[in-house]
Amino acid sequence: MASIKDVAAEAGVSVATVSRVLNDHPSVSADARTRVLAAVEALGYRPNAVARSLRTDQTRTLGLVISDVLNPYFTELARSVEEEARALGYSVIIGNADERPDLQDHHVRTLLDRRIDGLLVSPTDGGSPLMLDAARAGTPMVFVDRWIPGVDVPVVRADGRAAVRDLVAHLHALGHRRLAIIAGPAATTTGSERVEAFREALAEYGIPLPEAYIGQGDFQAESGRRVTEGFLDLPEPPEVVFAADNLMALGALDAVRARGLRVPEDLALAAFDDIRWFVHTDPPITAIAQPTGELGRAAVRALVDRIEGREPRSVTLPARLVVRRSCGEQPASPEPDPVQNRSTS
Amino acid sequence: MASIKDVAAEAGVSVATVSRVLNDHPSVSADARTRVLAAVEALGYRPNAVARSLRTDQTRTLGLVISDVLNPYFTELARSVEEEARALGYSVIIGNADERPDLQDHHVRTLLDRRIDGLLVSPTDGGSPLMLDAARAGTPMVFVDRWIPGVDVPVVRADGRAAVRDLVAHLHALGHRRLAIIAGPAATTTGSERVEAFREALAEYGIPLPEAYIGQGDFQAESGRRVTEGFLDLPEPPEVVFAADNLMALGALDAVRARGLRVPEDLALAAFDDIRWFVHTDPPITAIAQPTGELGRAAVRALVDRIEGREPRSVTLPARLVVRRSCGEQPASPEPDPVQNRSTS
DNA sequence: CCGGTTCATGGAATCGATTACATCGGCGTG
DNA sequence: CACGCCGATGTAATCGATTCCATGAACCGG
Repeated sequence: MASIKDVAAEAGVSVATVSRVLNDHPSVSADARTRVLAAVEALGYRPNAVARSLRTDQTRTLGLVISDVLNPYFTELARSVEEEARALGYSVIIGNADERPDLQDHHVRTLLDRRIDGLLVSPTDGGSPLMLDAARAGTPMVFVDRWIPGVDVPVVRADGRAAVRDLVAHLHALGHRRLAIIAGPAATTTGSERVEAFREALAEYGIPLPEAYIGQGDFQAESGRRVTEGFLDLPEPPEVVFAADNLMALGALDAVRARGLRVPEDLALAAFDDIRWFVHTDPPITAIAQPTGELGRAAVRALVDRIEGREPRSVTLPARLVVRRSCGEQPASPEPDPVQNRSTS
Repeated sequence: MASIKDVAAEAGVSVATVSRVLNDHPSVSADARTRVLAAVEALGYRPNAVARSLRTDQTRTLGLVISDVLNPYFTELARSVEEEARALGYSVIIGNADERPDLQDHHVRTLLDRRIDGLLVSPTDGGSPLMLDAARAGTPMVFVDRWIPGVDVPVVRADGRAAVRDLVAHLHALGHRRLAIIAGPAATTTGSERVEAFREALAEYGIPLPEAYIGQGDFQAESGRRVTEGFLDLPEPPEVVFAADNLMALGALDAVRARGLRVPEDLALAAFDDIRWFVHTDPPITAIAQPTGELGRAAVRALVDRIEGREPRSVTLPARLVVRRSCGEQPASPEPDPVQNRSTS
């Protein structure tokens, strides 16, 4: 592969001049510029990003560590992150933690070794020493969706409290009184927060949330299925199950189906995180929708602010309830247009 | 951030010795080794991958350019690719082309600039000069799922011919005679191949495939919707629509629903690419399942073979038909266990 | 006891860029 | 006309690793 030296030789100038042309430094003669450009063209030269990064100590790359690529929520997040980063002149390297702290650490480590300019994380757990050290050592970092308490890192997330309240109101209006939740891992903020929001909303209606109605999941489908089966085996099974993410809702659906039961007649179902398929499931699933794209973009902006020396800000956006039929009632009007628009920056 | 020099100073040895310890070169005294390791520990030193790559001319990184991250098929592919690569000691950088040739080029270019060791591509189009040049210039490269004819690059893909034949047999047995297809872009192999396989299978039953029954999609949901509406507006609409990927099937579902029609009574539906949600849609969707994980792993192995100087081989794996209810018949026995196992290497 | 291995180690070149500093010619101004 | 400044260019240092080569010590066998 041709290097800057080859270009310099071909153009009959020094490497310094070539570099100046490439980084359009002002003092280069028009003549030199044309010759260099011609040589670049002739040799098909492309600057070596590795060498450049070593010298300039910046990679113009952001690392994104997400909890699970198979979860459509994170996939959409990743897409918007990459889009905004690209607009700002950065690349993104994605690491998939698969909800496993050890894998998360693996990716954080390799990303750090590559000297990425900043890190976007949706932590799988309470925070490994590695990540904490990196944050303390001053690696530009922003948490998105989930975060780790007690660390001085900006957080970009959605607040589901109001939407959960709306959901509980909806369920209560439908006559449901025995409400259960499939929680995420307690080590994640979204794991515990959603349970808390649910409990508080129930309290407003004087409805208790017994231990037996709090199932411990891990944000993966299989756990949703297992927990739901446990619920169904209870002497007094719940009337409604609220899954803390869409994958566990899928697992719940699997469990219900395996028993030959029906949603919502035998068990109502709602989920945190809305995805397109929820419109077409049997029945369509009531869900709490996050402004995912906005979150991704805001997170990138915050991180780039931090990297480029500006003051980054935490951002909290509201989530909203999308009522469908999985809890028992036909919504008043059909959804306007189920095909979401995809921006194509 | 501490560099190898700092470690050398701390340990009272030269950088050469530090490097030897780190790459466990045989001739280092036990004493020097302990002192270096202690210094590494004390300083929290991590080798700079950028510098190492510059010197060794290898990044131990693979590039993966996929057509669309929002498509669960590619997401699963990406996951298995990363998994296998990690097992072989490589990292993966994913580029999402969003089915846009310009974006695909953008990612290929940045990956090449980063001097990745090899490239895995599922081309969005017939092949840009950039990609063709890279292949000719000797960049280790493997096509996965889709490929570009006439280029000497190994291909790892699934052959859907037999499964499409099974599908047509199934549809024919159900009495359907007017069969339409929503094709992918003709520039992609999967776009044209699936139509060809469908046409050939139909021919075996003496069923024609009129132009009007070939809708031109682009593998995105919106196109599936548009094409399906066109089909429904035909004087003689088809009885079955076969979508060449899962996203266009989603769009088709949207279109059917918007008209207040029902699947399969008013229009039967089948899709290429099976996804977990198809079990729970209304109705469950008949689909052709690819061995996605196996494809990803085989692709990585082929690419790494090429990188490490061994002879890479093209691989073709069979796809299989999964019958559900969307074409009209209740399958004989329910699916055994809808929760797929996820390997957790 | 001596010549030749072998082993441990350090010095320095190198990868491909960027950039500080030096140099040189030309031009404007007093 | 001379001085100083500015614009264009080149030389060389530098980033953080790896690795070739030289050096010196220790050790072995004859």
